[in-house]
Amino acid sequence: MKKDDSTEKRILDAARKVFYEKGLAGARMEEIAQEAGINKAMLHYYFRSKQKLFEKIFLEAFGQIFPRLIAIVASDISLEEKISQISTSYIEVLTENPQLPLFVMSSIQRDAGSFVSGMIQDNPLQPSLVLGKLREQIAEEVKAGKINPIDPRDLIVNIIAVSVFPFMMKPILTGLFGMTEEDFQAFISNRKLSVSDFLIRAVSRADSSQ
Amino acid sequence: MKKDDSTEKRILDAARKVFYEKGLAGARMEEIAQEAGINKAMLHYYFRSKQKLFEKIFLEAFGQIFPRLIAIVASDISLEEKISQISTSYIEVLTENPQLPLFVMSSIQRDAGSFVSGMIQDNPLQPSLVLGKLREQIAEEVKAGKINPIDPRDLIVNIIAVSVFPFMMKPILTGLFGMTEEDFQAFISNRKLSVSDFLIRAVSRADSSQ
DNA sequence: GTCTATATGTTGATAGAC
DNA sequence: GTCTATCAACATATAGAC
Repeated sequence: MKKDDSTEKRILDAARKVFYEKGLAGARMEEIAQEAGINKAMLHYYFRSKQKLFEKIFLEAFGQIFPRLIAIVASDISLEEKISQISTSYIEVLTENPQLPLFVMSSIQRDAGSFVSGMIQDNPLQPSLVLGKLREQIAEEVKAGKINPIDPRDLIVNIIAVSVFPFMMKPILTGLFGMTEEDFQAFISNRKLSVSDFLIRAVSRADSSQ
Repeated sequence: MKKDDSTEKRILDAARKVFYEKGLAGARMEEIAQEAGINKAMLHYYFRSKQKLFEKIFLEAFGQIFPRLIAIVASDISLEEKISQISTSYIEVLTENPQLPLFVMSSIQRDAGSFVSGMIQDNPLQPSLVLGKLREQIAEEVKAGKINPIDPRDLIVNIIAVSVFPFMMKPILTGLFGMTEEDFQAFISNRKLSVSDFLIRAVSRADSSQ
């Protein structure tokens, strides 16, 4: 209930929780109000409509995971460092917020597809340019005999996949492997290290002498 | 509209399409009926309730991706072959049905969490046993100097992640990288080969002489 | 700013004719 | 089996008192 916080913050916290769990269509304004410890009418007083409130939560969520990726890929560090930073960065954020990726992706497909193109266009670092730079960096390291050739899109997708997917699978993992919450935390904690190694081995040349 | 098919099949096809796209809460019986080219009342005549219709679609979807994995992991082939078979198998199924993973995972979290444990318990091949066997197989190949040590759960999660995740990202990928539908198909088609290589390099020992 | 009461629209589900 | 018409429940949103 968080009685200390302002009403607006309480609403946003409650909306985040309910929307993350049930999505736009599944969420009920009544439940959000209850979760925030206030009345249903207050939601409309502060945010006008369910749609507006949802957009606030979605944009916040999307902005939390997308610029992070672009910034690291565009940065001036080695490929190995990029791989390591992206994976550990995502795993750390999602450890605090496991529902984030499933919420963002289902929202994009179902309710917020149009917002994505807008946010990307507004981004100062254009993805296509960043991708071109990454392609060059890969070409250099291939030439130096350090790594195997790989499509930059494949590289990025694979890094994100192994970093993010376990969180999306959390309900299945806990059911399938009979994990408790502590088991899952330990599983993830271990992956912070192992995922980077896994990825770097996958891109590195097997017969490299480095 | 598929006028040739039976009404029941038309309903199931329509329900699959709408539920995959919008989930249980977002789907409308009216829209399913329209998509099937029939009346809303017919849905209830054939399936009693929205919930029952949804369960039919969900169980069908879940059964399509889960036994596939267990069967391959439990089979009597080399680790390298398992990796290759799992990834290519998933990529092929999802090429025909890209929305499947997002639908299944969001449904599990939001509407069908209880069904999963039931389906797993009914499965003749118990996941925990299969996992134990895989652990042994990994230990053997580590001992033979072929691969690096890895938690069997990590291995499975990583294989599924790089195989399945690109399909869940499809809306982002097409927006982010400006892919057309044909671009995406080509991207996926290329991954059928590259993903296996990527995974096998990741698990194989770098200084192996094989 | 916060509440209660209510208007308005939508939706899943059923009744009943054919 | 298939349709039209309708019910009952619910959810978003607003009006208006405090």
